[in-house]
Amino acid sequence: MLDHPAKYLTKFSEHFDPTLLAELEEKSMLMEVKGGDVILNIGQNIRAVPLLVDGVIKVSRINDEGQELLLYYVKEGESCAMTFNCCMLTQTSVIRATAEEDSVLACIPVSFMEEWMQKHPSWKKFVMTTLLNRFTEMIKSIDEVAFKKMDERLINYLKEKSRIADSSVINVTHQQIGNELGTNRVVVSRLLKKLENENKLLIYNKQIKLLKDL
DNA sequence: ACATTAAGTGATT
DNA sequence: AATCACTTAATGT
Repeated sequence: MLDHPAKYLTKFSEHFDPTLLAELEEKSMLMEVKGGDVILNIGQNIRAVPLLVDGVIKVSRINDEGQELLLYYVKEGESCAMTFNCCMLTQTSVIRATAEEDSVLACIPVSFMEEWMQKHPSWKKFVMTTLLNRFTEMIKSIDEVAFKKMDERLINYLKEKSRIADSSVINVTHQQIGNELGTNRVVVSRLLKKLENENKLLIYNKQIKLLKDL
């Protein structure tokens, strides 16, 4: 936890009116996490709503065998839809949130949720918008898994990864990609090789560079 | 130099 | 698309 600097919720200023923004800054606690840290695990209870001030959080589902499936990323200026559910209905999480890179979260105690939903229209709107956006993304995920083949899913994965890393160079192993897409490494290696032959990307060790015409 | 981890490949289901 | 078995390449100690 850190002391409050002057103003760190600037990424959220378009969502909230000034009164609420000030209250948010006053009531929240800053939390820093390192890349790879698990912030929230399946089955865990949630005591605070996190607003992502800086960084990227990966949200994924894990099955009984511990296999992972990437659902979506949360970027700065956003929040996690799951926590809203959990907080308001006091449920436990059904997803895992992992820090994709070093990140900073502003944590708001759940006790303010009810009150703000009534008192601050901009808070309510933010919550509803977040839920809607996630719902939409979730449908997209389902489409991917149900209707698309691995090669398409891989391409989308690479693009998304590149977008959130804000770079055409992605640092991942084939194994990691396999884990996140719920497939095995050999399949990933072969598909990547195919894409490399089509001049869509370059493969390095633990690193992939996307080329323009992917 | 050796052990470990990452990536490439043919064959089989 | 998954699994196996094996090879080769890269990286760490």
